Amino acid sequence: MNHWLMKTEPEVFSFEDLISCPDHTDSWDGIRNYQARNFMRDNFKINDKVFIYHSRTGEPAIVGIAKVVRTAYPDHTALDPKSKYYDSKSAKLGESRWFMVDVKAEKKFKNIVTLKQMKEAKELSGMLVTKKGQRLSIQPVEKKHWDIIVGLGKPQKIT
DNA sequence: GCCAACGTTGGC
DNA sequence: GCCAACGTTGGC
Repeated sequence: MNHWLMKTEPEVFSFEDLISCPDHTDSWDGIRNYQARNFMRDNFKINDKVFIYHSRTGEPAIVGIAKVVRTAYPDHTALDPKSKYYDSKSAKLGESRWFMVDVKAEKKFKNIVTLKQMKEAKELSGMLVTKKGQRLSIQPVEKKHWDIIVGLGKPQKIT
């Protein structure tokens, strides 16, 4: 099983929004970066665990855990001229060059784990998300780092 | 295939 | 809202 971190801007789509979806499940669309796409397309497996990270907010932090419930399939928003994720190159191709997966919110952190905390924790040094200028919106997470963050976050079942 | 220009991300 | 860092685009 793999571990991942996915960023989202809570103003746009928050972890709470995911929880509000039917069955706490939604498609993770709008990924428009090749490296992130390739992770989803080539490496995401059913039941992989995902940290949901809120970026571009007062207190950037990991706020909860989701799991992969559907593996990669074409992100059709790339072909929709009305979508903000519309991609003219995909339209030209006649098929989406982007992919999305479905994720289900599983656990919510009792204590969110802030970027500041992660940067300060020696045991987490080397984590991609703590690196300056790291813009990758989907990142692999090492198991040892995963376990430390789960310990800090005190995840609780979503009812 | 190089690389300047441009657009976006995301912490602060 | 600023702006450094980075990824992508497109002219050559």
